[in-house]
Amino acid sequence: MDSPEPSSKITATINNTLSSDPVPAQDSPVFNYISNLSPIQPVKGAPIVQDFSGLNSPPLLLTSPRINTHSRSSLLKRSQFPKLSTEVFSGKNEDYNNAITDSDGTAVFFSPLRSGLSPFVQKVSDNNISVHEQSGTPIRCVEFLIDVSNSESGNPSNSNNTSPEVADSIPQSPNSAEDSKVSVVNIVSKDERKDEIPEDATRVVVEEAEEDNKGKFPSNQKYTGVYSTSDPDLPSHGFCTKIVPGLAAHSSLHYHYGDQQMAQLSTAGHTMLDEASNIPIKSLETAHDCRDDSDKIRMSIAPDEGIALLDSQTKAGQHQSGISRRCLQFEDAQQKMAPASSSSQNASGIVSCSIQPVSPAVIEVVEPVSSKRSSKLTQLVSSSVNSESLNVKVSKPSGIGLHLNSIVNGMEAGSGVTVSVKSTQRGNLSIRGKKLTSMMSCHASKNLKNCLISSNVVGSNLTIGDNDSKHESYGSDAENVAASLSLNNAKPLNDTVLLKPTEHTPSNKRKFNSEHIDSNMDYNQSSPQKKRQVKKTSDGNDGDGCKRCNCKKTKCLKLYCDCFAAGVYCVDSCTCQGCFNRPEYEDTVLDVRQQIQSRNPLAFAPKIVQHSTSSPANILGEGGASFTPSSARHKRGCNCKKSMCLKKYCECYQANVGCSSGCRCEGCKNVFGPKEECGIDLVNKHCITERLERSVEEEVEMVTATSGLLQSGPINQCNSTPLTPSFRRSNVDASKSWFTSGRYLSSPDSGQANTAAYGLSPGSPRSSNNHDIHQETTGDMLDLVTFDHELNYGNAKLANEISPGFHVTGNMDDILALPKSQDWASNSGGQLIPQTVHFQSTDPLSWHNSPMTQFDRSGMNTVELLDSDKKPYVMEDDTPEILKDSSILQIGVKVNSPNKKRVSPPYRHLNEIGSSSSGGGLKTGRKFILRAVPSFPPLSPCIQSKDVAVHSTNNSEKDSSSK
DNA sequence: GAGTTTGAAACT
DNA sequence: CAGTTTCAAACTC
Repeated sequence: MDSPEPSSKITATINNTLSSDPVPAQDSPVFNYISNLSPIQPVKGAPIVQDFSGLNSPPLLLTSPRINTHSRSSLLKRSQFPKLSTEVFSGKNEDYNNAITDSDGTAVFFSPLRSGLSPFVQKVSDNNISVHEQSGTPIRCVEFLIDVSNSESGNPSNSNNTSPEVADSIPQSPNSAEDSKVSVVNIVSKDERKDEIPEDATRVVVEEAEEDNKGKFPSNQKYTGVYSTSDPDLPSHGFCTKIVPGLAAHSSLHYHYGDQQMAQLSTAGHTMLDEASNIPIKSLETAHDCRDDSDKIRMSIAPDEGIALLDSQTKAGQHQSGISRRCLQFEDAQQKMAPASSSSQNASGIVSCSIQPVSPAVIEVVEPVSSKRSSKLTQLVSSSVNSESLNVKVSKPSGIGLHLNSIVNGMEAGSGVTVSVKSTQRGNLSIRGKKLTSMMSCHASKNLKNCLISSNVVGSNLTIGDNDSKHESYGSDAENVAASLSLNNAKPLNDTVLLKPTEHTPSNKRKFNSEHIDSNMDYNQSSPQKKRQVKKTSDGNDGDGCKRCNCKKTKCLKLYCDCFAAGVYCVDSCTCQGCFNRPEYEDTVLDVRQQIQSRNPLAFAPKIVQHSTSSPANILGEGGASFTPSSARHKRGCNCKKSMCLKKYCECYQANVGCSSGCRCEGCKNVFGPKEECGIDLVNKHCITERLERSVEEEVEMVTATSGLLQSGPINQCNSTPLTPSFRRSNVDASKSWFTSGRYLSSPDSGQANTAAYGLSPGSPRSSNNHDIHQETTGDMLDLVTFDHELNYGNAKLANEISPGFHVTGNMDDILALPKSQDWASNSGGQLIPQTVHFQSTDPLSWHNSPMTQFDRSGMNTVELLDSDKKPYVMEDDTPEILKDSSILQIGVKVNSPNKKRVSPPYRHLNEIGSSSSGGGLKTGRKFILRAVPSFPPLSPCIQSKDVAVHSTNNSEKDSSSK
């Protein structure tokens, strides 16, 4: 419908509807109409809502018809939002409310942006998981899904409480301005009117609207960023409406497409409620007109499961978990996304990627709700991961959880994308997604496997976002963080009370810490006793995969704190004392974070970067844990002197990645890949010493195998060379396993690089055939994926697997569309473009090629790869990320220098090899990246991932070129 | 669970 | 940028 109606009117109407019992809503003609249209029965929907609050699927349906009223929704959004949100997150409601209230009236605690984001995130988390997988465009979908889920879950339970509130809120949000996205939201709101569900939906919508209102993002852009890219293109209205009738539920899968996806998701949620969810996918598809290629990809992912299920599940468990740890990065990604989205479709695609990262954030948000969630999430994640979905996400997410900052952060994959992948798993997917997201959100870095990926994912997400909207994203870093924080705040996880040092401005680190912390110490302090209660499971991770910190003096506002360093809020399970790393102190956290970033833009960037070459093979480990970092490398490298890189003191080892030339370790015996001196030399020289490497690799393999990390792929590959992750991946066997498994185990290593390649072409991994396609078509996709992968190694894998297979074929076309994205990228910001370009050409190629080479192994390629990997990694990872702009070489040098090896040669070598694509592509890519990075720290993670991707691409390109 | 070791982060 | 200190995790007992 139209925006024509004043928001107030709409809100009023909504309120009325909402205020009235949900039932009435059903009674409403609209509802009837919808019910008629959709197979889903409204009543069922409610019951179905397993999630938290009863979802009012029916409402959703109803809403769908209303979809048109985008503007309305927007208006409603804010006012409703708060209330709704609160309701939605039953546990978190209070927090949420706060946040909301803030946003509405004024962001007391949270910055508007944040608040906006947070809500958004929440939404995502709820629904969403699936969305992430989809990545870019998926984002929208995610949100919608979330909304739906929320509505679903929330409606039943919440509806009761909230319905009235909602009504109130709705009216409040008079802001009309909205984009198509808004329309989507509106749809949700409509649903609300009809049913309780609307609440959730409304919340989401409201949140979005709020965000929009806040104006950071142009309404459209924002949405695009958040939800899906193409708001403009796809006016949510048409989209949504279609979906509604169609019974999005089923189709959730399909909906990855930007806005459409959103709608679908929402619908899915409804369907969930309805249970029946017999709705044919077609309906969804029809609904989607959407367009973005990226969307298609998503769709591939989505298709599998009924999103609805996911939503419900995820909502319940995931919300909590997710909330707790919101990822700053994620937020960033979101922000970035939004801007990006605004850009062209391509951008949207990219955006989607960025969005995905967001999802992770969402997850975090969810987590806060209760420690349970974390445990649940972790379990879920583990399970899901094991199965694959997780892996996929990881891969994606990265970054998919933001790439690198996990960035793969990422994320999208990490977040959204991954989720969607899980969804593919069906049924449980939603949950998984949440978990994944949560995982990602949680200390990605630490949990190399999961977390790292996630972190990477985040980064990736960010990167994506960066790509899309470099500028925006940059700016957003802090914002993102803030947003993430806000989200968290919104859902005050644990701390309910908080002193909120209102102004602890972190400006003065210690001061801040001491002051605020001191005061707060008591407050927050989780009893020290807890410390090891929760104790990180094996790795210090809680079940979630998120680590729990035990900070005593730093108030969790320094990088000493794993949580803080990971861009996540501390959770109840943390045994930290005087913790300020809580949503309540969002401002402080952000400030501190900014400060730290000002000093070191890469401070929050994912520490581990995947090698471009990294092959998915490494990823293997269905167990989830396994992803081999073979391709991955620690950006900075370690400085171990006594541990020989054989203990967790070593960050490289801890991350399950091999040491690189960038490492300054002494007596490195890193099982995952010693910093071989040879490695570097080899690269440069093509070292003869391959023997050493091999031996090392063998050792590594042995170790890995014994250790259980095993990455089937890796081992084989390992033989080729310890360092080269690519090998692992490359190993056909590995690749096979990888593909066959469907999940990628995606070794983290390969995952990253691979992910990129793989990620994009989820299918690629499996079907070599697709490679070409991927290359060509999916340039953008790839980029996105790659990012995601980086972010979410594991996730990415999953996503890839899921989506890839699915996506690839169907989506390929879409992917093809990606080229646009390239343009877009170019337009938007150098980063994206270069990356995309590289990816496109390289990734696919690299995959195939690299693997081949791996097999060949002996081949120069292998050596090169190794070299490239190492150096590239280093280079990329390190400086590169952002800083290194143009001069990749520099990075390489830097890296090399530390390690001893001749960095420069390797670089060249790489470049040459890459041909160097690298020459042109890589360099360019990096240059772009660098630019972006410099501009904003947040991006760095993304950049890293990108860099990685680029490297891989370069290599691949080289290969291709050579071919 | 306490104490030690370790290496990163922070500071100078 | 290097050196030192601080910190929290990892590890050992």
